[in-house]
Parts: sequence; structure tokens; C-alpha cells
Amino acid sequence: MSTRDWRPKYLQLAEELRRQILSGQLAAGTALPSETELADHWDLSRTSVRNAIRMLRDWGLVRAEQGRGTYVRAPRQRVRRRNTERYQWEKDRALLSEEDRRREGGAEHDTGLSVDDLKFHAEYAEQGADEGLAEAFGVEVGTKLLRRTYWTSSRHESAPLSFSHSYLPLDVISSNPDLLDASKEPWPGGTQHQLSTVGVEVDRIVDEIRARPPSPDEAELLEIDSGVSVLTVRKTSIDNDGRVVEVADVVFPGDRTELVYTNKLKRWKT
Amino acid sequence: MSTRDWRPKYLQLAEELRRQILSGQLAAGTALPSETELADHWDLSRTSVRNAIRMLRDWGLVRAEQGRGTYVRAPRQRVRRRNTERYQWEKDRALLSEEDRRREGGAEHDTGLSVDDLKFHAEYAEQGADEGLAEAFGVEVGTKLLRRTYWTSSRHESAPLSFSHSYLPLDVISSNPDLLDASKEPWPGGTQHQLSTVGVEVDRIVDEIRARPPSPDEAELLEIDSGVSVLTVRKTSIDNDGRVVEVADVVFPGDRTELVYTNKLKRWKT
DNA sequence: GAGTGGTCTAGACCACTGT
DNA sequence: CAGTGGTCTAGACCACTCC
Repeated sequence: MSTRDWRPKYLQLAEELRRQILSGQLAAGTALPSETELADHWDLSRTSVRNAIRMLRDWGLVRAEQGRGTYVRAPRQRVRRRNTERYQWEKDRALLSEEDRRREGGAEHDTGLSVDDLKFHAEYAEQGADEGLAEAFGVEVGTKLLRRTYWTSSRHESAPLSFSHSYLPLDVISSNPDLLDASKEPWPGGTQHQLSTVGVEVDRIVDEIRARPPSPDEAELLEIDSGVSVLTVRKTSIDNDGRVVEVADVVFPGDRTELVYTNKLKRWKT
Repeated sequence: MSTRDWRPKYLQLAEELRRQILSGQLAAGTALPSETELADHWDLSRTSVRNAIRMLRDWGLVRAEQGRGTYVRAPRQRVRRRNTERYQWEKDRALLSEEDRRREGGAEHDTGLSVDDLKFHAEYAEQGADEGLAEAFGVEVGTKLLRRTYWTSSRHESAPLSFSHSYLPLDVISSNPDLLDASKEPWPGGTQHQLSTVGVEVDRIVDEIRARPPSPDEAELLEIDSGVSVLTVRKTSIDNDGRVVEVADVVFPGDRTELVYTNKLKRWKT
């Protein structure tokens, strides 16, 4: 450098490392030089090096692992979830034969990955509605709900693509005992078909989208640092009678997810 | 404390300050004790105090201002934007008389604030389409566009509620010179009415939603720290002929925005 | 000029991971 | 065990704001 650089040194280091990562010079999955090495090579204190690395973590470019090293994260391939089309597609599919429903799952619809590339986990438990859920369902606090926890991940990456809790009122689904059995998952046809077995037709689905910092649990599970936000979707399914039949809270890693909604407008009268 | 606390000290301090902020003990707008004061009272080094404050900043609870102090941010009132309904409402309104259109603006529809509470800014400029915009519009790179920059803020807070760039192809709008005149803003009836003056009816609007760290410019403008994510919406409006007539990139502060989409499903045949 | 947050140093000990 | 990142100290100087 011929002229002096007025930016703080830790930022210069952060941007140089960023450049190396984006150019592929530091490939995904490889370790950064250790903090002491960087401090030596750049003639900086370890504090300043850590400051630079914190930038890279906030940018979602690297991930630090205690005792092991700091690793370049996989390139940010965003998963597009086209929810408007997805929900209608799920509804149409609920009327098909089991064979047809088995043919393709919802996660593949989002990711373009085949079923062999995906891992799927489900856990069921019963719980009473807390204040937030009671309000979402329009029922009394303590009303019994089935809580279903899902996570889906690619076989090529350990971090889940999404993580969700889905809640169903027990009194809506109790007439079909299969719906209480987690071992039936992944259920061909998804939630809308499950609800159809107890006579429920979903009329509309409202999605509320937010971004917030991850809880420590979420950061670990999604393999993101606490500086990277999560995208959350509160999905509320309402049946033909205006009754809330499912509430789901879905959490996505904010830096690798894209949600798409298509809003069709009514034609003007000509 | 009777038993030893195993958490790092900076985290204990961060959580204590968080508690005080959420309980109202440290009110919005007030300054935190200075870093040296906190270090003295808690018997910590200034480094550890700064580490704690960094947590609070990432959580969006405080904002540091160089040379002045660290201030508690306004309570996180989320602005709900119900886009599905908003877009249809805008379309319906485009057919009304000017008097009726003047009565209420789009931002009020989102926030519940009256027009007196809102400040509005617009800037117009012409530019050629870069690669990303050319792809979004389905036109050649360099095609002339009108770029309109908007920001809307509440009179009670300096930080904008949102910030956006909207792009219109010049050849679509050139037949109405008023559309090139920024001084006509805020335009009663919004973009859909503007387009209606050149014979365009919007058929559908596709929203693509992402979360990412803010650029330094955005962080300053939205008065958030670099640890707080922004929510971005790429809004694409398509007319009756399938032509892309507007592309807008809207940026929201991630910790105070909620986007809502209502997905109406087709009834099963009975 | 006094006080604030921003940058930076040169150490130290710890918890955790690998071998 | 050596090496890594996580926590922590006790200083220092700077840029900035306000009086």
C-alpha cells in the first residue's frame, strides 16, 4: 500500500478475509488461520483479530468452533419457499390417492432436492396452550394441544433447512388416532391431508413473517452465529368455518432462506 | 448471590441490563451508565463491559452514539404490513376520485398512524438497468428506468419505518410526464394509480422476502446496529399482459417489522 | 476541557478439541 | 499433551459531542 489506510485495522483484516472467502481463495469448509497466527502475520493484537472475526461471523461467512478452529461456511445457497403456491399444491394433493401423495413431499417442492437427499425428523408431545397459543387459536389457556416438532435437513449439510413447531387442537384431531402417532411421519400429503381425515378443509393460511436474533438453542441447531438473524413464520390455518385448526412456528436461517408470496389481484370491471 | 454463577460475567451484566430495560427501569431514550461507570460498579474491565453492551446492541435494545452515550431504544413496536390486503386495497383505490384517494395514504394503512404523524420523502432519477434489474424486468441491460427513492418515518422517531427503491421502465410511463416529476409526491393513490394513468392494470404482485445484515448506509439510516438484520422485500408487479411494470426493493428494520400474507385457497368441489 | 464511545495492546487463565 | 477459541484484565490513545 502506498498511501495510508484510514479505516480501523480490524476492518481492513475483516474485509481482506471476506475478499478471500468470496473469491474462493479460502474455500468453504476450510479453517481460517488461527487467531494467534493472524495476529502474528498482520502485526495485530489478538483482540483486534477477534474483532475482525466477529465481523465475519456477523456477516455469516465463518463459524467459530470452540477448541477446533474457525471455519468458512458453505456458500450461501438460498432456499426459495414459494408459500402461496405451496399451500394450494398441498391442498390439491390432499385429495389424491396415497400412492400419488407418496410420490413427492413438501420439502422437495421447496428445495428441488430429491427425497433421497433429505433427512426428516418428527417428535410429538401433548401440551396445554400457553397465553400466546391460546390467543392464536382463540381458545382458553390450558386447552390441550398436540405439539409436533419437525426438522428437515439435506444429507449434504448437517444444519437443518428449517425447524418448526406445529400445534393442533386435540379436540379437532382426536377422531383419528393415527394423527397422534409420530411414527406415521413423514405423512404422505402433509398436514392438510392429515386434517382432511378428520373432515377439516383449510380455507386460508395467514403467514406472519419476522426477523430476530436466534436464541442460543436455535443458533446451535441451525449452525449460525448469534449475529445472524433467523426468519420466522407464524403460519395460521383457518378452516371453512373460520376456526383455527393449525398454528405453526417455523424458523429459518435468515441468510439462506427466501420466502416468496404471489398476490393475485382482482380484475377491474371493464 | 449465594451460589456462584457459572455464566461469563459479561453475559450476566448483559442480562441484568436487559432485565432493567424490559422492566422499564431503564426507560426508552435514557442513557445507560457510561462504560467506565459500569466497569467500576460491576468490578469489571471496560472490555468486558463493552462485550456486554455488544450483546444489547445485537439484541436491538440499545444504540451507541460516539461521543454522546449509549441509549435505550424505543420499545419494539412492530409495524404490521398486511401486503396481501394492501395491494388489493391500492388497486381498488386507483379507480376512485382524486378527492377520495387523497383521504388516506398507504403508509397509514400499515401503521395506523394518521397523516399528520408521518413524514414522507421522495427522490427521482433516471438510470440504466444493471444486470439484476434487467433480469427482473426481462429487458436488456442498460434499458432506461426511472428510479424512485422513498423513505417514510414517524414524526415521533427519526428512524424511517422503511426505505425503498422503486423502478419503472421509462417506456411504460413516458406518455404521462407527471410521472417523472418528484414534486407530485406523495401521489394520491400510489403506484397503482400512477400506472393506471398510462393504461396499465396490475394483475399480480410477487414478493420475495429475505433477511440479511444491513449495509453500513442502511444501519445508519434505519438507526440500527450492524448486528440487527434488515428484512428486504423485492416486489415485482406484473400487468395483465404478463409484463413486469414495477420492481421495488424495500428495506425494513428487522426487529420492528412484521409482514403478513393471507393465502386464500380454492374450495374443494363438493 | 471533560466525558463519551471506538480502537488497540500485551499479556493471562480457562474450556474444549484433537492426538 | 499442544493448540484452539472464549473470557478477562489494566492500561493507552483517538474521534467525537457538549458545554
